[in-house]
Amino acid sequence: MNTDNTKSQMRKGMLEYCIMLLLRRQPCYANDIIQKLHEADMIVMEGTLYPLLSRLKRDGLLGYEWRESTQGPPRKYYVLTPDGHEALAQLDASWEEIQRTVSILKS
Amino acid sequence: MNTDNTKSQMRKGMLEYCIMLLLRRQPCYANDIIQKLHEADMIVMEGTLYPLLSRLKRDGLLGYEWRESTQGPPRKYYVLTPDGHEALAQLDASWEEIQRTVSILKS
DNA sequence: TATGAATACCTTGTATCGCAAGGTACCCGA
DNA sequence: TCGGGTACCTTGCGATACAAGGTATTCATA
Repeated sequence: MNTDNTKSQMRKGMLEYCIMLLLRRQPCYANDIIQKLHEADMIVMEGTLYPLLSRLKRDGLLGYEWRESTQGPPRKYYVLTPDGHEALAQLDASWEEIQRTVSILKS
Repeated sequence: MNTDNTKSQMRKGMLEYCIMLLLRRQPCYANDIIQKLHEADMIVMEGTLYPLLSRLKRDGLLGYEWRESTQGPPRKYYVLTPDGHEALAQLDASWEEIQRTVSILKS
């Protein structure tokens, strides 16, 4: 069905923003992110998330630290860097702009 | 700069929705769409728009009719089909959902 | 000790899509 | 008749989401 595809497209571009919003509140590791985005009705796959986190890390917007887990292997907790906070502030502005655009087109 | 890229990504998925929103109000031809989206702060290139319109046409969400122009060659005016209106209603819902998701993540 | 399940990290291949650049066709005035 | 403006479309490229598959660590249990 076409609508599913378009809907998926709409969410696509928002992923990076949503992940950074999440990390602004607290450091998270991958499964944290998947679960918490899911609770907010945003689906993200493992194969999507890991490359995305690596890219944000490479661009200096995220850092990480290893933390031991009580169960299973250690976890990579990602955190926003100062550059990340700055980029996120710009994305906040972009989000406002998109909301305004849609609002105009709906009126 | 990375933020520009991400910002572009955010707009990407919204394009199809914005174009359909525009066509809900009135039939438009390509340059109409480019100009009116631009007025609403949404940039779209020719090379993006034409394939997108063709795809929506192929999927039965848009139709078109040729209209003579007072200046230059005739224009292809696109209109929403009944299926298009239905799909657009679903996209309205998706848009609401995305807004809610971001709202949750910002809180 | 061995082994299997659970958890966590990551990579590869494919499909989709926006964008830059280039191409064709039509109209009209000089 | 020819050049500029307008309009439609295609091709090649890069970015990215997703599905599928792979590796490593931990722990309970046989």
